[in-house]
Amino acid sequence: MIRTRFAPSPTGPLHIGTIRTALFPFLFSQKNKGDFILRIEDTDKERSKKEWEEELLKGLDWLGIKWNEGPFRQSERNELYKKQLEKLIEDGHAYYCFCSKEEVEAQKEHLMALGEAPVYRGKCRDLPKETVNKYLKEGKPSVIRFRTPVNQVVSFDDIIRSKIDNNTDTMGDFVIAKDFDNFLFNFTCAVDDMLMEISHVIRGEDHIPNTPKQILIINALGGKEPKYAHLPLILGTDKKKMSKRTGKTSLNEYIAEGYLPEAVLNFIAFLGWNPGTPKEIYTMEELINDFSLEKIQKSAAIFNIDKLDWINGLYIRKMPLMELTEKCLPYLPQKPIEELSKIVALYHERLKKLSEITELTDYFFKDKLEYDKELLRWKDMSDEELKSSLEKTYDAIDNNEDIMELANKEDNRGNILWPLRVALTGKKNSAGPLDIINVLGKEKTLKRIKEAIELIK
RNA sequence: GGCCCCAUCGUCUAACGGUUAGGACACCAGAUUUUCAAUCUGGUAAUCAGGGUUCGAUUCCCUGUGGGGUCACCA
Repeated sequence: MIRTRFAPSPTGPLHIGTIRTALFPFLFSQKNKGDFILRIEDTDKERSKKEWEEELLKGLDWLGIKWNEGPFRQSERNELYKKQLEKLIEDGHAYYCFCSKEEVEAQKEHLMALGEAPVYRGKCRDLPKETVNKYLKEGKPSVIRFRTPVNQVVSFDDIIRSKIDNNTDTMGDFVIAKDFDNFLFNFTCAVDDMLMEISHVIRGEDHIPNTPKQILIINALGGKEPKYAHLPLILGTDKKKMSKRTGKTSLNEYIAEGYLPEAVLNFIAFLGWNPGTPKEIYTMEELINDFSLEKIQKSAAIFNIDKLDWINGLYIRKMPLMELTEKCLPYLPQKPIEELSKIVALYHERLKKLSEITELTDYFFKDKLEYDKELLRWKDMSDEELKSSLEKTYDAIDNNEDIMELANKEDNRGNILWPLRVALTGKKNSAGPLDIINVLGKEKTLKRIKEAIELIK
């Protein structure tokens, strides 16, 4: 039975990279008709916030990533961890450490200076039982460390990267709990993966150094270790871990800008994975169908917003007009949807992100347009020619004549169409003037042409 | 610094050890347009370096270089 999990910690906005570490195990579990478990890793009481958890859940829902077990919260599982920790201490796999933070810190710096691995070299590792009990009775501050075996190689077969070896001497005796109410990541994660019988741990590459530690814990507890697959990282354009400096990092920002869930999903899936065929526009269903861990890339991928924009535009163009209009509602003034859909239709093919609709169509909702007179001029028209062009257009529209016919009489249709378009929109770029007139209505059209003529004088 | 991971066009990537190293985005040019998009056609552009192994390396091995990750009483 395939059982995967997504184990985020609710300590900040939902990161775009985090989404992929949710998506891949999800796809893998669905492909194999397995379970997908959501586990909230909120053992850090200081940093974990309910609001971040809510954002997380909302984000997954927006993307269509569904779990069938959970959400489990580690903060609600203390009893389970307590039991396992007691077992470790009893079996001698963990011990109390009474060293002060300063002491440990100083030792690490010293080792660093020597060019050695800066790890804890258990001073308290072999404290006699009586001493431990005495210190505990005195209430001397302590933490609980894992007794890492000395000079042993821990290896695991990463599904994406093949065999990875680690010497235990590079890990030292790491802390697994502050006390019996406060457990630390490597411990809770290992215990839960074991207890929840996770078959495949699929997570970011940044966890590779944690994996041997967690394997050690699972082994000490007598559990069966899962298979591991470490995903390549998503980098910013500066080839560093994505940060705010090089672009938007949180999903909410992308939602706000008007990216569609289908597009984000499609794009994220193809960062570090591909089906091995030229097809690259995929629905969730198709992704599930074609997904395989073997096709995952080893190297990190740079987040390329241009491609996202292209995919998003593609999905917008494929979308029925009414659906698109509804999605655009937050970016437009409150008007009847029938009216708005006519406006949106003009930009259906030009839109890359929903938020762009605001600026693109603002001239429909203004009483008076503000623009530079020079914008009206087509090529090297004189003021006279420009004025005459607009006046001819005005009369034609007033008499319900065909504008295209009028424009065709010119040696260059731009003589008529360009000034008209600018008069109606006040913009350098826009949809076609004839289409705009249809939506704008005769009265407003004439008013705007008149205003343009006055601008020339 | 120690340990670990990685390396094909600018970017995402394809290529049983044998291909004119393919595709997509971006970019450039042309067609179409009044403009901008959209669309269609074409183009520029890559195997990090040096050694091996081999009849033949993008592909396998080693070294170097470069990039990244990680070394918390965070996750």
